[in-house]
Amino acid sequence: MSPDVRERTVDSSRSAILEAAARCFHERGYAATSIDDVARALNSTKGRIYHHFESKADLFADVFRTGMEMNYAALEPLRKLDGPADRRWVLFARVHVNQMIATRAFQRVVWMGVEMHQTGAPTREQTSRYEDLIETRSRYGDIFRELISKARDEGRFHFPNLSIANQLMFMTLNSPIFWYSPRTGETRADIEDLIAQVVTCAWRGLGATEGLKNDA
Amino acid sequence: MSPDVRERTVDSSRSAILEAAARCFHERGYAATSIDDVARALNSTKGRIYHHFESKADLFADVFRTGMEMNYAALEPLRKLDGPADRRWVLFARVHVNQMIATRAFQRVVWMGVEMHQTGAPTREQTSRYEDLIETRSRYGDIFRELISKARDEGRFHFPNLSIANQLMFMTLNSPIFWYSPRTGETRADIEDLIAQVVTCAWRGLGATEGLKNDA
DNA sequence: TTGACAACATACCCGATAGTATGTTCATCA
DNA sequence: TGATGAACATACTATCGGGTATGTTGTCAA
Repeated sequence: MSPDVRERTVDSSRSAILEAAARCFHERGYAATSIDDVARALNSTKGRIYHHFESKADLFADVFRTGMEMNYAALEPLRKLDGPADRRWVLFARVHVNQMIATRAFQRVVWMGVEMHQTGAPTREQTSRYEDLIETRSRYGDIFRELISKARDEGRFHFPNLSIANQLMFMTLNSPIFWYSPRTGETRADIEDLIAQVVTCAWRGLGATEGLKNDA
Repeated sequence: MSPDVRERTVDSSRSAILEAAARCFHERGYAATSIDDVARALNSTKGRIYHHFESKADLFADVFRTGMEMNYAALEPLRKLDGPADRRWVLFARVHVNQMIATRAFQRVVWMGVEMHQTGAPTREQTSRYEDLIETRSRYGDIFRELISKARDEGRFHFPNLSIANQLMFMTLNSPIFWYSPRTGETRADIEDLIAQVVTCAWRGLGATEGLKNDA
């Protein structure tokens, strides 16, 4: 096996572990998920996981990081666009909600990671590296925060408090991670419809005066 | 000690346990909270808790139940009112959001309970009793669901899908359990302002055409 | 061909924790 | 006043799960 093929193999094994871990953390939460659970989900054993990850907290942190990287990557193509902030917001919001649905196990872990940090629960291991993750997540949130702030300045959104409006907006946009679950026979159009409803709800909640058009 | 006084003492001891348990579950989650944690929060020991509750799952279920009873009790005075559904919705929503803030530890446990039921995590003990709790929670949700359905029929709200609208609305109204935390020097007026912003956001999200007035 | 190492599996250790069994104290009541 | 039981505290058990130490297998490089 050539070195690069081996590297791809290692990466794919790591990815498989990350995905299984995301599913397990998603379904049972951090504390209730054992490393053996993740191993079982892989038809494998602990040894494999501890060969790739230092600890349970480390595995969780990597799922967290992977989830956020997916979000940044999805948003990246839109970063260079310009135009009215509220129009850009719509594009960003659609991509974000789509991410919440398409990668919801990872996104739920991101949510849990933020929550655990707020309450101080993540067993305090390597706090510095964890702080980085929180910081990264916070910068992701700022992308939207700045957009709605600008849109308010431009007279397109109307809300009294930026922080609260941002919180409420994210609650709406993130909400599919809690209640969405794929239906049998579900088409891409069904999902697009779902996304549209969520984005419209957030759009209205932000105090947009105009209606939401469905063009790009 | 007379029997009725003793009964009050027992009840107050039970309540103290429930409140401590709510705080602990709120801060660390179900799995990460040990009975010893709850006992420590009470300056007490396990013995006291197991004297009043059969198991950890039973304690959790009782916190769950208590949280919901608080909500029903808070809404009760409004049940007899009538008038346009959207006007009634505002009153209900305000009370609900106030509950989320005032009793957020309990409400967070309610949230966790619903979540755990969805993923099937609550260790499957006495599932029937747990189903009752979920059923009760569901009926509470229906109160709002019927209100917004009626308000839509009356042409006051505008949304394509009732279930999704209900989900999104509850996400907004419940959101303070995730991000609210009391500030030093916070007045009742500050909280009222917070409530107003949350309710307004949900109101707009439901597609209300009119603005929200601040009268009762 | 063989040594080395990656990628696991297996076996084991130990601390944490749910639950139990057994005190202990104090009020009430016969 | 002595017995009884509620309301706890204390001491203990058993299991589960994070982490480690040690095998095992296949691959590659020399």
